[in-house]
Amino acid sequence: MNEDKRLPDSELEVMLELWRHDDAVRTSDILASLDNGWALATLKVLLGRLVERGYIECLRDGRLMSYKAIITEQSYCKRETDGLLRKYFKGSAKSLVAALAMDDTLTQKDLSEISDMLKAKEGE
Amino acid sequence: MNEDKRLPDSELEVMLELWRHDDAVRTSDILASLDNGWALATLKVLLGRLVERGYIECLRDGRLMSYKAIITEQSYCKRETDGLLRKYFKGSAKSLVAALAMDDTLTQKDLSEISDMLKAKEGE
DNA sequence: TTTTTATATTGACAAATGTAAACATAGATG
DNA sequence: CATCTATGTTTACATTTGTCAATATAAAAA
Repeated sequence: MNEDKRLPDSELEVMLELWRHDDAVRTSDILASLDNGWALATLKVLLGRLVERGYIECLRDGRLMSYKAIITEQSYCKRETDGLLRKYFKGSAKSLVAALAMDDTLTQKDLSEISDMLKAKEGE
Repeated sequence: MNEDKRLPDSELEVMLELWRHDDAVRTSDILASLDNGWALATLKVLLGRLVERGYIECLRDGRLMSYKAIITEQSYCKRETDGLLRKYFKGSAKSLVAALAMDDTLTQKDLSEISDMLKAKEGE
């Protein structure tokens, strides 16, 4: 059904907006939220392409329409994360985290917080 | 000079191969290593595009040529990682790591090892 | 009900990407 | 030397992506 290829940037922008809502969103609201200079027609084309790809569905409400994500952010995000891991870190999450730590994107404090969180999860 | 846009998949494949070497690599060696079904001409076109983008340089050795990365894997990888962080984790590395931990891509053991590594770094 | 205003739909087109055939040529081989 | 072979170079073309203008229409406003 849906492919595992990465979305083009413009379509991803639309998805990111849809993912901010649980319910379906009106075309005009999407356009307003994105607030990049897109013409309405541009957005509609992208929405159409996303429907074709099976990423979103289109709901009619009279003559207006709204759109709702089918592919979850979670799953797409995981695909992207795994891809990054595979490509640049030989698939090792540890390497990625180490890199983040080395360039101070991630602090010691962050790490210990996560560690605590993990312990809590184990204990559950 | 060079843009901060992501490379197309095909060109990235070539870069990933070049990054595996410190020195310049012969066209034929690249082709052999990639070992996807590309025609030589295909590879050459991609190499040409990468040269234009300023990602690699072309060295002549007689009539043969070899190519060498100019943009480092480090810098490109950082761009990509930051992009992922920004797009799916509100820029928070901690969120990313938490997600990795939650889906067991990252273990408690990994975390403590990284933590140790960090402490060592601080002490230096 | 006439006009205006949103929205939707379609067709178009340039640029980027993926992929290779065709042609040219310098070395290797017979 | 004549031919073969690997490599380089050029041109080409289908597809995908980015972006709209133009057009049609329903709903709202005058």
